[in-house]
Amino acid sequence: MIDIKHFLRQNSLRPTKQRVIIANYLFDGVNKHVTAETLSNKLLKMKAGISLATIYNTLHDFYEKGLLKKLMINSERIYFDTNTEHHHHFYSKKDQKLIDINVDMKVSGLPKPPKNKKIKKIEVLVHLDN
Amino acid sequence: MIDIKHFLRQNSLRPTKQRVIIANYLFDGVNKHVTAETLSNKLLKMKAGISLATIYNTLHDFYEKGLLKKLMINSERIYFDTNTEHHHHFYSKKDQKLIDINVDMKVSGLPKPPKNKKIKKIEVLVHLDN
DNA sequence: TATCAGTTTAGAACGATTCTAATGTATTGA
DNA sequence: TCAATACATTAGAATCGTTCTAAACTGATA
Repeated sequence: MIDIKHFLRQNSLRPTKQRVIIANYLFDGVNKHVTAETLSNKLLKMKAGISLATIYNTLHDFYEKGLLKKLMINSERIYFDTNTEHHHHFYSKKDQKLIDINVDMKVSGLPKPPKNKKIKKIEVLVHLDN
Repeated sequence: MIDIKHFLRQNSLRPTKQRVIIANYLFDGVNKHVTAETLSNKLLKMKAGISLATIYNTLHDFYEKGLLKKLMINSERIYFDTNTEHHHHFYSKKDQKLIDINVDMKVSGLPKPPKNKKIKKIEVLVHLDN
């Protein structure tokens, strides 16, 4: 618990009760993909009475500090990824589930970007069938 | 115009006035990326008095018939692509603009999909910086 | 040309997210 | 230690893209 408080302070975030609970869950060593909704459900099960507004605020705050990555997979909701390293994903629409691809992949045959633009990052999303 | 009517009929779509106008614009030979909003703006400029509801309906109908591809780029809106071939994109968040990548690209080093799942398609999105 | 299934429409409803402004709490410095 | 204050949390309202509803309209057909 003290670790998490330090961790939050190191990232210029006040270790409030709510942030400590959420950070403890998110940064427990197991990479996770959460939405505001799935996180809210998890917290309800843990009987942490944290309002939806705080969940949104906290995800946003953690994102701002670079502790989470935002994933734009579909237009229905925003996914946050605790794995902030550059990596790719499998996505099963049916299961509404993302799986990290942590191995190095190479994209070859990429054309030049348009004039005056540079490539920021390449994102590969592998859609699964079933 | 008669072409478009045939085209719609061939795709089991009644060639109503609104659909003809929208199809004429979308399928004029130049590939396009539209959202309900950008299409609506374009139609307003053309003084075609087509309601937003019809724009949504029509995009959806065309999509159902395989005339458009849906692109999930961000959580703000749904993009439709008149290029229904398998291809990839450059994306400039700043310009809110998509550019087709029509050359063949290869992704190497892809791990096996999880058990009992197969790969449906691989989508590469190249984020541009400026 | 009457019929009717399919289409369009305005506006209501919806759902994820953000905002508001009132209340609560961690931090600080005396 | 405590008061002051800057920052956080919260319920509920607002927002915004999209979908739904149900009434009016229109293309196809016989």
